[in-house]
Amino acid sequence: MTGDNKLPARKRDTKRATSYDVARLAGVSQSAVSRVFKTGASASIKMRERVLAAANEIGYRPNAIARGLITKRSNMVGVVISRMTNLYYPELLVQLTQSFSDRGIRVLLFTLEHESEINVVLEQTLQYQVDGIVTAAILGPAQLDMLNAAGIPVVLYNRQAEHGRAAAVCCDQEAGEAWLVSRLIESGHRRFAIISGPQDSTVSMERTSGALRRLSELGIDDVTVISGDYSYESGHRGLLEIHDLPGALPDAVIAANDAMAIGCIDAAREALGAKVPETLSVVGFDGIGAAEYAAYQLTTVRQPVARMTHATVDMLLQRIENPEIGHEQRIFQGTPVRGRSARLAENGGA
Amino acid sequence: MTGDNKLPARKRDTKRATSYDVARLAGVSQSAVSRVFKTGASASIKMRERVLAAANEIGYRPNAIARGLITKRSNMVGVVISRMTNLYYPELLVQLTQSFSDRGIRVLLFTLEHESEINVVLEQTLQYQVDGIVTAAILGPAQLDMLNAAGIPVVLYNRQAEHGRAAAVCCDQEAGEAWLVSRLIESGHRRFAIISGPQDSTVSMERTSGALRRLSELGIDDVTVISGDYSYESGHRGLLEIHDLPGALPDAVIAANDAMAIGCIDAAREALGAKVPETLSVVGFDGIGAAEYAAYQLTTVRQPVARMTHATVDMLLQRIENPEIGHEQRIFQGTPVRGRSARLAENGGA
DNA sequence: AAACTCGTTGCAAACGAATGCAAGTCTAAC
DNA sequence: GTTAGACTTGCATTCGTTTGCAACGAGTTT
Repeated sequence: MTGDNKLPARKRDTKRATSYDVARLAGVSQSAVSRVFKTGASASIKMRERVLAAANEIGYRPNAIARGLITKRSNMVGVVISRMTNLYYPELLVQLTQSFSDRGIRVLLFTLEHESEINVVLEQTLQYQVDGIVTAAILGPAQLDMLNAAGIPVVLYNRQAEHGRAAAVCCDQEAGEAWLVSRLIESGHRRFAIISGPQDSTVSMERTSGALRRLSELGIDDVTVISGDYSYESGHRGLLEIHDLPGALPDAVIAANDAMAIGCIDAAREALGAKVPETLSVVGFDGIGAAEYAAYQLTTVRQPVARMTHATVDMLLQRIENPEIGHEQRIFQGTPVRGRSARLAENGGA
Repeated sequence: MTGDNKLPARKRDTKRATSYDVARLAGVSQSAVSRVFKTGASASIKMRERVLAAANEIGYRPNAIARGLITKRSNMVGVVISRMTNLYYPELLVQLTQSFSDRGIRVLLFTLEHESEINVVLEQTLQYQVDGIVTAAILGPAQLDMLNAAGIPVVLYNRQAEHGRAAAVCCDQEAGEAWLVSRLIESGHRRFAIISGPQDSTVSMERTSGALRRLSELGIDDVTVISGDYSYESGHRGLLEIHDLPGALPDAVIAANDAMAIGCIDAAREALGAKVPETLSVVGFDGIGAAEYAAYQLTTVRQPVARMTHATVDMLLQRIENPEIGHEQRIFQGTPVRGRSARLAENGGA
């Protein structure tokens, strides 16, 4: 009944050298060693040399865990991404990590298989005393309250919190879709279909509603919307579904992300024998690597990942420094990519 | 001169609740609280209830950092990935994290922009007292010695250490290439070109030499080898380079990974107007998502990422438990994917 | 009723580093 | 030669846990 599944604490065979060991060897006090390893602390040249020599001799490395215990700063941040998101932005994670690393901060990574795991994951994050959290997963008000109560700064990536209850860095999904729709309309497209992302993705909702709004503004209200799940396959399947509907095939398909747009193009060419962009225009969103492949040359809106990650890091670090700071939202405009998967008029704007 | 660039230790505004706070509220000793939060420790039902109630009331969470200090187990592992690698295996990272997470282990992520950063990164990893390290970056003997001296178990992912000096999980690159070459030869291909990966990639070396060896065994020794860098663009460029060489275009191009193979196919179709696979066969390696896109349907060898990550996690955890364990190497066979980017005979083996 | 379990609980000493304070050293200025 | 001042250094405490040890109490056995 008391079966303990946790690993027992086990004495390391090779004992790690501590600051005391170094101190003894160098004939100085432990505090001296500590100061030598702390940038900007007062220590004489002679002292520094002796300590460093001793440290080097026995392979001493300051224990960041012990340091964190007393300084109350772990210099770690939690990064939470849902599995799905990650597949579309491997770039994001790498850049984020790099960027934090440059600022002397380590990244503790958490992935969500299902959005429901968020509570467990946040709990774990807090146990590890992270200084802050970046999340590209959905956070409800309950979770935000909990983090606020715990005094942990958070920055949402491409998620907005209701009523500005958290700092956030986003790409302007609606504006991006508006650009795409405007170009398509001015180039003569009239029959539209949309393949949305998963129901619970706020990004997908913003993209879809952004596209619908602009279409409506330009006089088009009768739009087929079917739903996908951000995957290549679902884009492929999506177009076939649209094809099976009564009525003519649309002029243009707006996919909620690039992966689906690519699936859509392949379906058009291989399964339906349609020509892209001659008979069907397809647009995506994100600007992933594959969007530039010669076979696709997707018309899309590229998220400025580099600028967004920098903003995220800056914002989080700022909030760690000064927790009182207000909840800022930074919204970035995507970069329009004309590509060749949509039949666009030469004079196309922006 | 003493400009301190490190952030000062700053008192958290909201003090975190400690086990003492809980103890006081519940009217028990601090050790009792500790025991309640430790699975398998002796504590009566009554005690447990009171403590949990108190803990819940003030939002207490055990401090994993403090725990790690005394147990000498941080329950964190370091995962080191070079930027490049990561772009081709976003899947790897996600699965690895998930897998560790299921075992109650957290992942501290490090990315390498340049291979030269490895020393700094390892140093940091050690400071954070990780229980073990998984690396998909190149580790020299010096680094391995250092880790051994520090008593930190390591598992190399798709890297082999000379003389079996470290545990490793690999995909059998040579066998994979041998399969590809055998199929190509038996299907009548005779003029081969290889686009290799970066010079310093051991994986690329193994793939290239594996292909060359098998070609040689089958009587073909005159093979053009040009080098790429694993990117789509370099595959594209690679084929154009091959095209510019004197002599006839090859029958078959063997790219050291899928991304380059895809670039190669696009170059063949768009730039050279060649037909794949009718006039040119192209094969890759890895089995990335894009390889399955209808436009490519790459003939390739898929790495069994799921099995490899599981093996990696198992092996590392085992070594953490028992550091004395010998250096095991687990080599996985890739899954042949016939695809349609190569002209293969119907009866093709395996 | 005494002796002997056994499961529960508290006490206090770790773990490895940071840091306020006071004592010490050295230089420079008077 | 004395003293103020700046700079170094050591002492001892602190961070929030875990855990060996001993004490305690409630049953059980004889």
